[in-house]
Amino acid sequence: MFAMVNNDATAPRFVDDYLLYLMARASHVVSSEFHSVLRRAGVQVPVWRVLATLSGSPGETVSGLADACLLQQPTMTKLLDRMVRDGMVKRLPDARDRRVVRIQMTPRGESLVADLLVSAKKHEAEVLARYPEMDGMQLKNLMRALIGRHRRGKRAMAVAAAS
Amino acid sequence: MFAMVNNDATAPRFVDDYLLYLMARASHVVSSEFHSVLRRAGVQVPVWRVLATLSGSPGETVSGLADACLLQQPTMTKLLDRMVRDGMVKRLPDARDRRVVRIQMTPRGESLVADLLVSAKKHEAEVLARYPEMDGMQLKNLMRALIGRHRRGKRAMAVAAAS
DNA sequence: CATGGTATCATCCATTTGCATGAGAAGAAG
DNA sequence: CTTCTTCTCATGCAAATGGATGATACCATG
Repeated sequence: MFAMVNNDATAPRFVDDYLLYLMARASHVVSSEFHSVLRRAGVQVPVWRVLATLSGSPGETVSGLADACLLQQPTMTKLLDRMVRDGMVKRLPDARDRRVVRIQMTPRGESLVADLLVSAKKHEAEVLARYPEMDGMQLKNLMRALIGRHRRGKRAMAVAAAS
Repeated sequence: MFAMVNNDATAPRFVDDYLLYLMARASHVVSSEFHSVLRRAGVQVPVWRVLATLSGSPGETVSGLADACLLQQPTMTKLLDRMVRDGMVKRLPDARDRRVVRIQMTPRGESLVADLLVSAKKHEAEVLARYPEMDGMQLKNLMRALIGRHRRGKRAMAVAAAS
């Protein structure tokens, strides 16, 4: 009789009608299902993300991986340190630009990601099967639209700060 | 001529067609716009989440906040330590159950969140305005459906849990 | 009113993360 | 060639995070 203040449909909490929260929660909820699969396999989420990214585009750069995995560049450098240590990937120099480091999976990384990709696809199919009324491709295209049409610039962001 | 292997539309990377990745990226991209607003205001993302949650349902418990903010309970305890230290919230004992700790905003927390809520609503409107072809409420309902119809995992869920 | 099971929050330790910065390399302009 | 700017990755340190565990408190049974 205390915790259920403002908990009925007529006066929902702000967050329950806030797009950013709903997106974060939806992503969290759906992802955590697969994350428990990863956990059982002894693979950390960021490691999975790196391997999954590399499996589609080998020879990524450190910054490229950081961007793809939604991490900062220094975080990715340190994550790659661990993955190199664990024999998942290796660093290779770029032929044309000596600043650049290219990341390649080792056979160990390849075989690990091969198994995980199977699990991931299976899980994705299960998730989509829960929503027979909505088209999976349509849902993905919606997400792609949200991703694509965002305001440019990682840093400079003057969200209605002016005036 | 090296990085653009498998980069055409016919053979997209796995992750570019993987629902969980698209959702995580969409959430990340949209949220990071507002996160830079928070950054300029000197407010950490988890702090904002706690305040936003409390603004709609005061007297939340520690575990309740952890669940709402997508964090572990020990992480929330420590976050609340900092917020108490900074004068944003205070801990109150529950009258009926001495195990429970209720969290309440201080006036300082209230006034901070009031400003942020204005910014958040403005930003949300801007985001939705970028997608004139899609209905905001429909988009939110879609997210709510994804949240509600997930496989039971961690704990019970309040959002759209009934039926 | 004991007892065992469960729930809530706090604490501990190792690991991970972010932010600022540093080092080296590339590119542009004079 | 020199200088200045920009870019890519690595390093260092403080802070945040997660997972296991500990301390209380509630609760159902006998």
